[in-house]
Amino acid sequence: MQVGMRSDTNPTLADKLAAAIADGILNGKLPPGERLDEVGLAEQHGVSRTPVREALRQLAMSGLIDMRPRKGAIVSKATPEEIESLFVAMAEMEATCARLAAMSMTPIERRRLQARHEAMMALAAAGETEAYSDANVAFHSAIYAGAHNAPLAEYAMNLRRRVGPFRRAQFRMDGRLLRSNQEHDAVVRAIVSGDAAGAHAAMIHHVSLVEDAFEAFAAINAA
Amino acid sequence: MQVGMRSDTNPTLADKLAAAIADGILNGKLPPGERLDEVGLAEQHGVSRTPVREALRQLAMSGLIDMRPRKGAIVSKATPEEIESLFVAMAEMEATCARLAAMSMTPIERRRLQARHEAMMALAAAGETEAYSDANVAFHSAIYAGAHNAPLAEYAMNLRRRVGPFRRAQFRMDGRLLRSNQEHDAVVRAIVSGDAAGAHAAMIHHVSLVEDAFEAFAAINAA
DNA sequence: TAGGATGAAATTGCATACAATTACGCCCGG
DNA sequence: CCGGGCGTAATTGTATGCAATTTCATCCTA
Repeated sequence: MQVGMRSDTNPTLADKLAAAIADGILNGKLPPGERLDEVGLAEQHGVSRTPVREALRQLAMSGLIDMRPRKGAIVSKATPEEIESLFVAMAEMEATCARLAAMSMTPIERRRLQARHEAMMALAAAGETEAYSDANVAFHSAIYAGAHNAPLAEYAMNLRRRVGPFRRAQFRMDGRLLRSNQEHDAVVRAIVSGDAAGAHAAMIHHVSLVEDAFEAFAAINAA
Repeated sequence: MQVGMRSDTNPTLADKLAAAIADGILNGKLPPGERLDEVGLAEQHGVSRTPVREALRQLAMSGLIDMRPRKGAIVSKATPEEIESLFVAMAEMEATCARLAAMSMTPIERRRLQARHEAMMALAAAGETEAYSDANVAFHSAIYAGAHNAPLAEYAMNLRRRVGPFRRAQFRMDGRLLRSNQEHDAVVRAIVSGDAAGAHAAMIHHVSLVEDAFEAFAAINAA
């Protein structure tokens, strides 16, 4: 579910375009700083500029792109400080969701989270990076949902999308999978046992380490 | 500053329309559930439907209105449960900002927050509801800014806007001003002294009590 | 050669026109 | 009197056209 996305019984072209463009951004086909030409996108998708403009506005509000009047739109390009802020914000949002999840998840949700986590242990041990990455998104989404608070879950998911373009290849690092899984273990234990403060702390710890991985990655790339 | 709002050296019609419509919603001229007719808004503002539609999309992404394809837009109307979620989300966001502010505000920012708080004491004592309300927004905004994290500040402000239509007349209750000010005192003391956990707790307490005021207000209205 | 003025091309912003779906009143049948 | 089908009006979605600003290359000048 997406922030403010129009309910999708009959999605409009603008909605589909927004999804397609967002996909391109998250896939790296549209890297940060890339110019988003209205006529280009329109021709590329075989539509007129009107729905393209509406899609761009949607994406601008989500923070995925930047628009400046009369200057056009680009994929959001952030300074290192802004990227740092995004990671801090995401850590805080995830930690908040984890805290609420520890307080308000149902017993069934807790068991399912535990099962999900255990399944991921096998993936981590087998080094299945891709499958682990997908499962990881689902794992965090389960925690968002467990907070039982739609606005917070939407913000958390939105932030996760926004940092996406800046954290590619995070799991490529040696031992990252196993370490991630160990951190998940602390998070899951706290949530399952209803330890709100512990869940918060464990999640902040976890996401902050992901951030470290990014910093290292950025440093390597800069060299 | 608004989430994703286009930088405003030369704001577009859509941006100005979005601001105008948002203003109408926050002022109560456009109550929750009100239908937002595109041609009506266009004629009312003397523009065509195109910028109106773009403004509506912006507002939809901010959560202030709901759009359903081919069904039109309405001012967001929430169930009591959804309103509760909004208040919880706002409390969490504000508390997170307060926690970060306690950790990262500069000495100057701390002193200014203290001064702001002390000025509000006088307003509360004098029962100047309107001035206090304005100062209250500035007070909370100062804390958002003190978190030194633009994304979180934007989310917090956005949530504050979203709950606006559902918390009108909150300060009308007897003694609410003085109580609010006392709660602010706890928040300010924690932030100024760098007590992150205390700031978080005090802010959650404060915003939760505002929520209680809403609940009471809603109950009275229902009767 | 560097710098700035200039003009055309490209691009965005807005308005208008058309298409398609929905909403609503009306009539008819039961 | 009530409910369902039907047709028209109203409303939204999309395309196209025009105006205005920006951008970029070119040329002129110091």
